[in-house]
Amino acid sequence: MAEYKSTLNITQTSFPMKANLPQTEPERQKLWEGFGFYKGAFKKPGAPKYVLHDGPPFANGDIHMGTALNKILKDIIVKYQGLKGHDAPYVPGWDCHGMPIEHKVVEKLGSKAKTMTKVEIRKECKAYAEKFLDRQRDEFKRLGVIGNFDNPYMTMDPTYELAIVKAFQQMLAEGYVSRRLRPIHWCPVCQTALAEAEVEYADHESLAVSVAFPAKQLPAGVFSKVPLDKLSFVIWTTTPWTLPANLGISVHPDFEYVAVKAGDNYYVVAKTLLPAVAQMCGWKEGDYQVVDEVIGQKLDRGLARHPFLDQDSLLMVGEHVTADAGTGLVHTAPGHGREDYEIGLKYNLPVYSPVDEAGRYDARVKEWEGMSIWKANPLVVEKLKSLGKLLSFQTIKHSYPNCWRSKNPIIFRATAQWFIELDHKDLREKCLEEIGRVQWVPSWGKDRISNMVEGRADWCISRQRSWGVPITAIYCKTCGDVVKDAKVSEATIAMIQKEGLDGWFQHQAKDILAVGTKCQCGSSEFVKEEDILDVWFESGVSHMAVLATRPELTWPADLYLEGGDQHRGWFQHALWTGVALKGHAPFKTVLTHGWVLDAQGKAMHKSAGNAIDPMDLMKQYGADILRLFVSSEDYTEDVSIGTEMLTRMSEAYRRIRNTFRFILGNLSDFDPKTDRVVLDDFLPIDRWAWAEGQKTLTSLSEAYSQYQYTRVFHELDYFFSVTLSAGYFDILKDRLYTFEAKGKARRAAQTVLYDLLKGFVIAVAPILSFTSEEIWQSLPENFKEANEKSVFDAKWPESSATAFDATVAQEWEAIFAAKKVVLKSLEGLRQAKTIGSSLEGEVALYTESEFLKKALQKHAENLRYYFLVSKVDLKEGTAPAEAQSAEDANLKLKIVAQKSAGHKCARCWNYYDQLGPEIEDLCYRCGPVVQKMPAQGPVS
RNA sequence: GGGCCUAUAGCUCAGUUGGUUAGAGCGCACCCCUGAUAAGGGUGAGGUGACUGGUUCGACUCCAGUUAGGCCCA
Repeated sequence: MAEYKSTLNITQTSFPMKANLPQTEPERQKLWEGFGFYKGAFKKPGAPKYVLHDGPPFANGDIHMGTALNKILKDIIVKYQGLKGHDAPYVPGWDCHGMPIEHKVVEKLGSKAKTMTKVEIRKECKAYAEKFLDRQRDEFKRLGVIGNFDNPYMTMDPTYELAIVKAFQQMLAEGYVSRRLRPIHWCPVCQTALAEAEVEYADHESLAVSVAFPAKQLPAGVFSKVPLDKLSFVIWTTTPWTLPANLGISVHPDFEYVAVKAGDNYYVVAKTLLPAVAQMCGWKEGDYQVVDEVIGQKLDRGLARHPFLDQDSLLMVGEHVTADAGTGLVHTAPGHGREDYEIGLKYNLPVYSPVDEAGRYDARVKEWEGMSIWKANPLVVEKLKSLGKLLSFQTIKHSYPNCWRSKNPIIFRATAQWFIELDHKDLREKCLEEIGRVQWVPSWGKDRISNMVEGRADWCISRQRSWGVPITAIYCKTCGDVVKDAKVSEATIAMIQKEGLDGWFQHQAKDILAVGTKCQCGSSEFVKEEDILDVWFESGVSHMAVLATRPELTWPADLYLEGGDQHRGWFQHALWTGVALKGHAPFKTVLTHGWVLDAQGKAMHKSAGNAIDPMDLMKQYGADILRLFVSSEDYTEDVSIGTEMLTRMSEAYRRIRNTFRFILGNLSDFDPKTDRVVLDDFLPIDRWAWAEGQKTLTSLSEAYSQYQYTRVFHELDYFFSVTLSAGYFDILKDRLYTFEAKGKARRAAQTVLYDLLKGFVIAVAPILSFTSEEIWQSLPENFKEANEKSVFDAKWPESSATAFDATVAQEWEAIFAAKKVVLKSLEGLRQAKTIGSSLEGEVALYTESEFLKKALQKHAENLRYYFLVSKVDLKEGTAPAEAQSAEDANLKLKIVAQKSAGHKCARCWNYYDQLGPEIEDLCYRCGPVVQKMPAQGPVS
């Protein structure tokens, strides 16, 4: 048998089968760098805008899986919108100020920090932030993210800082800003405020006391069986020193409270805690009895007397009261506890905190004025005892907050803080209205943020730190009144524009105020605030600093896209400030994604050892595998990632890559300018495949624009492996390899391949960015337009949905359903070792379905090639008993398969009843093709 | 403890307004090919729909509770 392999048009391509992504992806990055994509050249001036506004990650440490997920999702959207013809500029941002950086820097500086000025510390912090910003920038690029990385926005950038100051000044002028007391963590040793992250917990011995507060006045009908003058409310506390600041007693609305007679007196405690309280107070079984009870709600606004001061204590109802310890009645000092403060706000209690910065009682506590609260603790207990108000007393060991630096126990102490008044000018109402206008994806985000906006107590914007933007406000030293004057505001802005934020720290109030400025109270002494702004204010106003400032962007943004935690964070603070400053939400759509969890669905923690570093994945798999993974997961929920998933992704990736490679290999001799064939010259199967491609592209567009990437992934996966690889291409190989190279039939197939290639290399680009660019770069010049140097310069394939009518589609469906039955019948022969290749078999078809029969007859002469067998007989009459039936009874198809009795063509390997006549061992199709060739020469 | 969310084959996802034997791809097992070859093709086995109860003629789908997990608070 002669060797005919050299006469075939076998695939030829230099496009490597093995991707080697970890090594090759950085080369694509360099290419993009060269194209100016990181300079903001990745946009289409003049085209309709699509603005995704980047939520700034904190410039601290390396990126983690969550950041990677977030940035890849954003990148997919931006690239899709860009390819679709939008001008979609992407400006990445970084959150640079804030506690974590300052904390790290101060820790590193050690004792030196105490001798440094704010300006000096700020310089160190800036260097630290810059270092990590650079690292993260490289990491994002490595993930394949394209954006204006050469000119990102940074909250520590002077122009950004100025925008923050302007936003603050506007809110100050419009009355949103106030200054009032609030309890915060305070270290009496360092005499400084502490942030949450600076608080450590350690075991501490405290005096725990039960205290009787005599009842003064009760709501009607409450404890009517008890003589009021003998009734007391019992509270339990581990901080007796806060009792002088007591202003109220909190109860839970749903708890049952009982009045208990013990000895001569009556005491109120929660019903479920009575046994514990009795034991604590030494009430013996039988010595006390319940005489009355009431639900907590009823106690609201009753009055008790302070145990040793001449003042009242208000009964309040709050959900924060627990029943796991104490008496179910909670001593409430709004100046000395977070929850006490919150409930105090609701009941309009003053934020009373008679303790100075060193932790000593001030003049308002006459008895112990100037005494340290730690020393006063036992004295308070003594006092209670002497007045008969002490019901129990013990020392307990419990976890207590300590200062990270001095390691001493800290306290809650009220100090003057700055606030955004959330109900000023109906801000809250307006925000809720705006929430209704925004599109939330997924839709439940709306409920989530609505609940949060409704329930938010207050927004404290002041922090007693150095690394941030100062609260540029001035207040009267005497009465505390805040200066709200347009001229002062202008002067402040002008100064910061000129000198930067350091100017604020270096100047005095008098440098900013006009000479002779006086407060309403008559004082002419003013204080310049040095507290800095909550970083949520900084990032929250990014819409002002970035969207409203950069000419290439728009206000509002089309999309904000962050993790679900940002309903509480960025989204909410952007909303408050957007509505306050501009009257509207700064976003049209808000999309949230879930958390990245480990393979078992558990949260990742460095300490738990289950954290995956995205940069490790870059080294092991490459960015496109991770990007494909992101597309495959339903990001609206939490996503699990593990080795198995990544292996799966590598496999799916290989299939897609190889399918592209197959196409490239079969187009090596195709010039679209001259070889293209019109639709009318397509073979029926080409029309089918082409239409399937169009259908899939349409569907992909739809899925992309609805942010449904799992759908994109599954459709791609299905189309590449089933429709193309196992379907069309398997059938096509015969024609591509054996037909006349330049003949119309082969060119028709190549035309379809070409359209598929051009369509799908772009359709895949938002996800498999590196690979599609690699493919694009490997395309011959005549495959692309002169200005299409990158795949991202190309235009999204406009798919036509009218490629097929429904009847034709149904015919093909029937034919492929029939093919499934054919394959099954052949499998029997194969298992019996009768045949190997399906071409060795032939089939006889029996059908009672008119529709199927018609469809089969229509394609009668090609069926053998569709089915990859050597003969298809369409038989009339009843099928023999041994026939293979279709599983789908509706198909009404039976098939008998047998080994072909024909002769194998040495070139195309199909079986024919007879070979020749042109060449003895070749079939009637191959003979003429080979005859036309130059002797022995390979096909050009 | 509260707000919001999730639970369908080993993995990733589909399942229309509750309606017959719950689907797909991948993986896996077995087989074929050796002209996409560190590729390609075929067949097959995999599901108590987290659990419990309720509504209904009928529930993966609606309701309640439980369990497990996630985010944000407390």
